[in-house]
Amino acid sequence: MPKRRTLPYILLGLIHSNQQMTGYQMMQEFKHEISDFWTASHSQIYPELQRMADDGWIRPLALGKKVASKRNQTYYQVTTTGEQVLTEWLETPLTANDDELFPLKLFFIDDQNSKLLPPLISRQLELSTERRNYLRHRMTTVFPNQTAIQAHYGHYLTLSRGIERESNYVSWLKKLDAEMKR
Amino acid sequence: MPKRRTLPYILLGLIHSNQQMTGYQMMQEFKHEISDFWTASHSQIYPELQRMADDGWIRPLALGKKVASKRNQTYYQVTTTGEQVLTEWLETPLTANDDELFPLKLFFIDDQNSKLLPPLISRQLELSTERRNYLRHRMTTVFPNQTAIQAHYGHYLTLSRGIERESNYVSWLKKLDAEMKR
DNA sequence: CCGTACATGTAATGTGTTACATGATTTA
DNA sequence: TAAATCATGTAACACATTACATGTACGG
Repeated sequence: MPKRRTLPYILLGLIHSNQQMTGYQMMQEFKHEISDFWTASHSQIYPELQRMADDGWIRPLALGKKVASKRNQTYYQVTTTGEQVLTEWLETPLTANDDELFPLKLFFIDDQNSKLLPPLISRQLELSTERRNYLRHRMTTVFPNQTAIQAHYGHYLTLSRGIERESNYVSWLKKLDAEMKR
Repeated sequence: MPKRRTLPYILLGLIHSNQQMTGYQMMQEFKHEISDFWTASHSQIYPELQRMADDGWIRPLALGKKVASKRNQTYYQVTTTGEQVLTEWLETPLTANDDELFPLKLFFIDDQNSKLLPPLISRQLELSTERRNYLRHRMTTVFPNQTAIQAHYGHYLTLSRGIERESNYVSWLKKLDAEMKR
C-alpha cells in the first residue's frame, strides 16, 4: 500500500546508485528490478523529477557532461542536498507500519560495509519476529480446534501461509544478521 | 499496490463469510485479520457499503432481524446478486498482475471442498513458479560475478531475498496443491 | 515506410489517507 | 464522571492509473 512520499526517495536512490539517469531509465528499473516491491509509471516519474529538481535534491545535467547524450533525454544527478536527504531517509528506523520500506532501503545501500546495513537488518529482524509471533497468536485464538478450521478454511490457509512466510523471512534475516556481525 | 475496485469484493466476501456484519466489524477485520494483505479505513468502508447497497449487492437488515441490535449500527447481508458477483470474482483466474489478489480470494473460500479452491491454488503455483524463475534469471544476468555483487550489494540482497521468498511460496503451494488432489 | 522502442509531457479520473464531526455506550 | 470504545458519517488532500498527446530513432 502506497506510503506518503516514498517515490522521491526511490528516484533519489536510483540516481545515486547509478551516478546519472534519465526518467526513462528509471521507468525501466521499476519494470525490471523494483517491480517486486514498488511500481511507478512515467506519468508519476517525470513531474516528480521536476519537483525534486525545484527542491534542489537533483540537478539536470548539462549536455556536454552527459554520457552518450542523444535525443531529448534529460540526465539527472544527485546534489549534495539530495545525498543528505537520501542518507537521512535510509537512517530513519523502520516502524511496524513502515515495514514494507525495508527491501526498498536495502536496495539502495550499495556498499557491503555501509554502517547503515547492520541496524536496518536487525531492526527488520525485530519487526518480522514480532509479526510472526502475532500471527502465531492469532492462529491459536482464531483456530483453537478443527471445527473452527472447517468453518473458515480459506482464512485458516491464509493465516498458515502468513506464519510460514514470516518464519522464512525471520530465518533469512537471522542468517544475514549473523553474517553482518562477523 | 491498490488495484481498481478491490475493496467492494473484500467487503462482500466478509459479509458473506459472516452472514451479517456492520461497517465497524469490517473495520476490525481489516485491523486484525486482513492487515497482512489489505487495509481500509472506516472513511472508505462506509461510503462503499452505501454504494454497494445502491447497486443491490448487499442490503441493510431490518432492525427486527438483527442479532443483538443495539445502538445505531447497520447490519448488512449479501443479496442473491451479491453472491453471484462474489462467485464471479472468485472464479476469475489470476493473472501475473493480479497475483496479489490470491490471499484475498483464498481468504473468502470457507468450504474446504469448494470447487473454487483447486484451480485458484494451482494457478497461483504457476504464477509463483514463473516469478521465481524470472528472479533466478535476473540474478544470473544482473550479478554474473563477484564484482557486480560488490558494486550493488543491497540490490543483490533484495534479489536473493526475492528468490528465497518465492521459492518458499512455491513449496507451500506445491504441498497444498498435492493435498487438494488427494 | 512502417512498426516498435525511445523519450517526455499533461489531463482526467480513480483510489486512499487524514482530518473534521457527532453522538451513544461501556468501564474504571 | 471521565476516558475509552463503539458507531457512523463527510470533506480536504495526497497519491496512482489511465488516457491523451507529441515527436525522434532505428530495424526490417
